[in-house]
Amino acid sequence: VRIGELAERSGASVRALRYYEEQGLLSPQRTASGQRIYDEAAVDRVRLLRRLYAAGLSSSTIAAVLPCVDAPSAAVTARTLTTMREQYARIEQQIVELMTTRDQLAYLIDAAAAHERELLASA
Amino acid sequence: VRIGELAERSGASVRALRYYEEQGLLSPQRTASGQRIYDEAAVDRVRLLRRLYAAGLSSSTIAAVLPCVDAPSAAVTARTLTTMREQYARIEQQIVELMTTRDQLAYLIDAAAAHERELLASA
DNA sequence: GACACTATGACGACGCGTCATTGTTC
DNA sequence: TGAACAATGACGCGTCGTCATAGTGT
Repeated sequence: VRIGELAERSGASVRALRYYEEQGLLSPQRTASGQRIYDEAAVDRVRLLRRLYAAGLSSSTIAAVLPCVDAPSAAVTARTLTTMREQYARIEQQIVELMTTRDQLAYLIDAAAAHERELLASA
Repeated sequence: VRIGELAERSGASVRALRYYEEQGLLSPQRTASGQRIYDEAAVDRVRLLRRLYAAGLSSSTIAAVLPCVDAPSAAVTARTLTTMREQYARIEQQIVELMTTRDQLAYLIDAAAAHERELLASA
């Protein structure tokens, strides 16, 4: 599959796909003229990359974790294991903070909506 | 309070505080010589700003929402209310995705840890 | 040969970190 | 009179968006 189709199917932009490759996270084949050719597995791979980016991991951290995804039973160093555990803890913390923010926002919305109903009632 | 103390108490960096001001989210007084002077309320204000940034809101979106925080019963436009509801939905979605990523990471960690135990056992 | 797709390169945006330089406070 | 703090300005970073320009596929 070519870059445009992969973009559509994975949810990433064409620009992002080229960037991921630049970061060593994707290694497509090339046609004779230089166009990138991806295999089917690239779709899931890119979705994973996007999830990890969205969770706040950097390109280099993702690069460090990927071998563990590709070969779970291979050379996963203790260092990588530590990194993954750190990220896990960070994400959990992030979830808690997001829930707090969400609740605070809900409170603001309720207050504003109540005020709007008052305005309507007085009209 | 001066900028250094506010930074320490709010968790933001001095650089970030100046940036927030640049974005119109903070309006400290100034001494005759030009130093920024914040009131006590600025501490909570900055903590709120940081939570909103961490939840993925942009400076301009935060600026749009702030009046609603400062004067809940005042000029909260329908437009602002819509923005807040959009952000609420986005954050909820983000929480779900983070939980998925967290679980996926946990799975990887377990697999890698299991493999490590095998190595130890065979030694 | 037209038209969509792709390639590379460069610049821009956002939310700051960081450094250099100069002035302020105590 | 130091020593810590603050001010402004500028550049850098990561993750792309966006545009320009040129080649490719059908």
